Amino acid sequence: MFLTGEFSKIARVSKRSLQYYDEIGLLKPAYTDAQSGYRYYSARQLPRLNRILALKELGLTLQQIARMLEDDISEDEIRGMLLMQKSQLEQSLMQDLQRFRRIELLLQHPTEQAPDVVLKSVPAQRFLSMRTHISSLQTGWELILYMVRTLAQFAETRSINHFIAITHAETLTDDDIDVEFGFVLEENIDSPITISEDYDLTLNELPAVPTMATLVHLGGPATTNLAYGALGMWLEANNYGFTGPQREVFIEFPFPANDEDIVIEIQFPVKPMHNHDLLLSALPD
Amino acid sequence: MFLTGEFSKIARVSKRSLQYYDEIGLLKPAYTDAQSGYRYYSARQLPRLNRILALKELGLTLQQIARMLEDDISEDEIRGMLLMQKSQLEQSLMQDLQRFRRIELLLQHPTEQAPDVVLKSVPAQRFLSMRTHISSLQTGWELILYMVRTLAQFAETRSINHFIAITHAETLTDDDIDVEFGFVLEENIDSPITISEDYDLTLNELPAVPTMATLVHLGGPATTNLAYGALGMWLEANNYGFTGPQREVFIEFPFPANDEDIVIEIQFPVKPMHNHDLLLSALPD
DNA sequence: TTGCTCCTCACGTCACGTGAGGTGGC
DNA sequence: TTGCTCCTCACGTCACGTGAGGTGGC
Repeated sequence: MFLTGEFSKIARVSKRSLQYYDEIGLLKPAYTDAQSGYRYYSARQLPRLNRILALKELGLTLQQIARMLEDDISEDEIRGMLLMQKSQLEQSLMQDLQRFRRIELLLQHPTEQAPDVVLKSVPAQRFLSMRTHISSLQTGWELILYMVRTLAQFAETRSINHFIAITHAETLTDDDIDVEFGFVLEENIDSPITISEDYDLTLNELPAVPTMATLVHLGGPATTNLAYGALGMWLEANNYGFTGPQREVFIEFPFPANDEDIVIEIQFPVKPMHNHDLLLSALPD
Repeated sequence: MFLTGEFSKIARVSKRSLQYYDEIGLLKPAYTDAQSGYRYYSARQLPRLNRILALKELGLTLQQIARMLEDDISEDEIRGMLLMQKSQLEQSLMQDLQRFRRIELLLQHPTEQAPDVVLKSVPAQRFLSMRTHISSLQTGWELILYMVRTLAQFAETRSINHFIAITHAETLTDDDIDVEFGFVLEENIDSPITISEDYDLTLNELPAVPTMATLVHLGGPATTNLAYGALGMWLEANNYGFTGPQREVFIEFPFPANDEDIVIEIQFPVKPMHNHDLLLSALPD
C-alpha cells in the first residue's frame, strides 16, 4: 500500500490529480483511513489508473472515461464513444489546419493589409424588396438613394432593420446587372407595397446562409471595390468558393449621404473547396 | 449608435460577449450612459470587433488579441505572436493526429485486448546496481530473487525505492544477456557496497528518459512475455522506435515471491519515428 | 401603463495548480 | 521532539452561457 505521494511518484501523476480522481469517484484509494483521511493505494490499482491515463491521452473527458470504466457498459457503447471522439478529433484537425494556413498567409503579408474577414452563419430573414435590371453601378447607386429616401417615412412607422442590396448577376457586366434592393423586416406585412408609381415592393424570404464571409467597409461606393478585391483574395487564398449572390448590408447610411460616414458589410455566401476526406488519407506514415 | 442587443445582432456576436469584451477592456462601447449603464456602440466599432473575431478564429486568446490591438505594438512583436501561435497549432495538430490514429487502432481491436500503454518522462535517478552477463532468463530471475532477499535488511536501514532490472543487450539471445540489477536511492551513498563475496554494487546514474513507454504487468516472469508482446505491437502500430535499454520496475514484489501478487512496470525508452516536417508539406490543397 | 430591453451580480464549466492553514505518523 | 507528509478548504484558470432579480425607455 502506498500513500498519495508515493503512488503519485510511481505512476508519475500529480498528487492533486489523484485527489481529484478520488473526489469525482474515478479512482478511489483501496483504503482510506476514516480518522486521518489518509489515502492508501494498492499497486493493483495501477492498471486502472493507467487505463484512465491512456484514455485521457485520446482526449476523452474524465466523465466519459468514468462511463467507459463502468461494469455495465457494452462493447457497442464503447465503440460509439470512440467513434464520437474520432469525429471530434477530425473536426479539430480541420479547424487547426485552417488556422495554421491562415497564419501562414498573414505572415506573408503586412498585418495592416490583411482584411478582417469573418465567417458567420446567417438565418433566413423576411425581406421586403424589389428586383430589377440596371445598366450601370451608378444607376444602381442612384436607385438606392431614391429608395432609402422614399422609404424614410415608412421606416418610421414600421420596425425596419437594414437596407440590403443584392447582386444576382453571376457574371458582372457593366451594362446589365440583376439587382435586388430592400429592407429586412421583423413583423409580417401585407405585400406588395407601392412606394411610387414606378416601384412595388414585395415580401419574400432571404434564404439562410450557413457560411457567410463578411467584411465591413467604411466609406461610400467609390471605395467598395477595394473591399471586394481584398475579400476575393482572402477567399481564394483560403480556398473558399461562392455559393450564392453577394449582399451589401447598409449598417450606417446617413442623410444626406456623406461617404465618410457610410458603413457597409459585404457578404458572400461561401463554402470550403478543399476535400476533407482526402486529407486524412493523404497523410504520410 | 446601437444598444448591445442591436449591435450583437449586426455583428452576430452574443450580448454576453460584448459585455465581456467591455469588462476586460478589449472593446469598450463608444459611449456608456453613466446613470443607466446602457452601452452604446457605433457602427465604426465594427472593424475593431471584426478584427477581434478574426484573430480569435486563429486561436489566439483575448489577452493576446488585446496586446495585438494596442497602439505601441511593433510589426515584429505581432509576427512573433503569430509565429508562436503557428508552432502551437502545429503541436496541437500532431497531438490530435496521434490521438486520431490511436482511436482508429482501438476500433480495429476489441477494447479488452488493447494494452494501456502510457507515455511518461522519467527523470535521472541514483542507481545502486551491479551489471553482469547471464546465460538464461531463468538464471536472471534467480539472481533477482537472491539480490532482493539479500538486500532486504539493507533496505530497512536505508531509503530505498524500487528494484529495477535493465536489459542492455540490443539483440536478445537466449544464452548471453547483458543485464543490470539494482535499487533506486534517494540519498547519496559511498559506493561500492559489497553485499556478498560475489557481488559489489556500485552507484551510478540512471539516465533521464524524455519519452518512456510504460505498461503495468500483474504477475511473475511466466507471463511477462505477453506484456512485452503487447507493448511491442503498440509501439509498432503507433510508430515509435526504441532508443535505449528496457527496464523492469518491480513495484510490488512480496516474499516469498507469489507470482500473482507481483506488479511490474515495463519501461521502454522510445522516440516517435514519423517525420513531422513532412506532414504539413504533404497536405493536399 | 405594459412589455421589452437593459443592467449587474454570480454561479457553472474542466481538470487540475497553487498556496494557506492545520494535523498526523516516524 | 523535529520534519516531512498528509489532509481539507478555496481561489484561479478561460471565455463566456445561463438564469436571477431589478431598473429604464418607448
